[in-house]
Amino acid sequence: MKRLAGVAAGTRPTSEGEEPQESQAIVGLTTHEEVYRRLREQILYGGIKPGSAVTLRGLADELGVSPMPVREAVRRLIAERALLLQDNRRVLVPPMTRDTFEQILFARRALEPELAARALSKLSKKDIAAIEAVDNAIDVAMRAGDTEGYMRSNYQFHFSIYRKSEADTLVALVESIWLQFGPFMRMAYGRIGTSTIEDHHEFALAAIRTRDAKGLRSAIDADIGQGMGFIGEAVLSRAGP
Amino acid sequence: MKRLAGVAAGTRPTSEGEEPQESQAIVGLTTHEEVYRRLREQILYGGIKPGSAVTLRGLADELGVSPMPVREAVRRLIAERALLLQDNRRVLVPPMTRDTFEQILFARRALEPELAARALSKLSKKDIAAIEAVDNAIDVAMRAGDTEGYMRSNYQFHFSIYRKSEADTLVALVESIWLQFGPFMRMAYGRIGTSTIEDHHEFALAAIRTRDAKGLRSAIDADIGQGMGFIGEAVLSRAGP
DNA sequence: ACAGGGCAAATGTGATCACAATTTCCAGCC
DNA sequence: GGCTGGAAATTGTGATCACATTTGCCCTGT
Repeated sequence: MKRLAGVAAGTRPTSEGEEPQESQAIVGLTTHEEVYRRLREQILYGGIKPGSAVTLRGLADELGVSPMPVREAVRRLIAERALLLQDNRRVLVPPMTRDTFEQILFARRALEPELAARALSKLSKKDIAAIEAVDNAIDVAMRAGDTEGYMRSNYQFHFSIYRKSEADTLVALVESIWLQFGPFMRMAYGRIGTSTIEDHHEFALAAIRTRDAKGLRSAIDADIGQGMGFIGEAVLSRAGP
Repeated sequence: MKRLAGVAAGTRPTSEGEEPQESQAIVGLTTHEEVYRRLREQILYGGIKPGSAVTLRGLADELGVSPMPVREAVRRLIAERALLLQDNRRVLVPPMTRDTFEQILFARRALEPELAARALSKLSKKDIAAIEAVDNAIDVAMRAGDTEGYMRSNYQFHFSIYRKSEADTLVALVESIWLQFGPFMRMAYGRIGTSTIEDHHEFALAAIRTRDAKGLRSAIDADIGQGMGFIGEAVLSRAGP
């Protein structure tokens, strides 16, 4: 088995003679790892709407694999709170509540500025150039109204900094948090559009260039506060649960 | 199948006629959930040493279930970073490094005092009495040198407060963190003994009784700093990785 | 026309089998 | 005696089957 090359390719029964292709799937990777990464991106960039259910067999058919690796990938995402297993044993993307949103905001402010500050001394000139390139990609996507492109680049901007901190335990916590508000963020941008987003990343970049830890901390904090305030207002403002 | 009642009962082939017992296993719970909880406790209270490997079939035989629910439970614990899947596909309890330890300490101080403060207004008289009872159990276990009993009660002390905050997203983050230093904590106490532990919980209880949020925050922070400093020194001081 | 009952499809869970990669162990050689 | 080679056992991974529960839908009855 192990198709998984194309995106979806429709829903066909199961077996056909097409194993040796595997186009450009990363070799040496287990199937459930590939499924995990694909699902993770779907969630992180808002490919699946909050509240919508996913089924093991449905995903398996869609990706052209057996239900088994999907089970493992889904189980993993449930543990990371990117998916929710409710009592009826149905798996869905957890809907956002005002309480959860507020907790996510708190956790982000408690952890992400610290990660940025820890990364500061380890960012090389080349790293900084790469981050600047990502920031440009953000601008392009924002102006083009490309919501998914914006979210991808925004994620890359933050985590290409955070990862340099070499604090993988803390980074893992933050990644779990991002997974939890990804679908929600997408909803907000889908509702309002990306054109009104203010780009706070310039302040962060300026602080990085001058190796100003305190400035970087407040830039990241401001970015979180402003961005989260924006999407929180956009979606939770009226009749939010 | 689904034995899992007794603790281990040795390693026998597989099939025998003993299904309808199930002594006092919680009904209505899936097998992998039971396996998960059992493994989780093993890790949280230091039943498994850091660096030691676990195998799916080994655990399955030990618990009297098929490898399948064990796979799901282990996959879940890997996602929570309570277990580590290394490149050789071997699963083990992650060994502690000085860097990881420091990150855990930071995350605890960033999140746990906040959780305690949030819980403060929601703690009823009955809740407080229960917490005091747990604190007494801590004293008893400490004096008796009962390491596992101490760890169980200590966990219960902290989380019976945190859970009252009703901030389940943050509590989940903290639970994941505790899972990561459980085995390590056990090693430290096994090496030093529990008799030298200073009980900082009295300050926390006093702050709770007087509804002093600021005082509770610093009591929790002091408890974390002192306890973690203690076990960090005990194990990482010399030749730590 | 609408509510309730019951049948069929779908779904998560667990067990078992097959397989490739890894580890373990022991014989054989320098 | 210590090291190397390969065979055997062990282990994680994936596929397939079986089953109980749940969901969805159609049909019937008033």
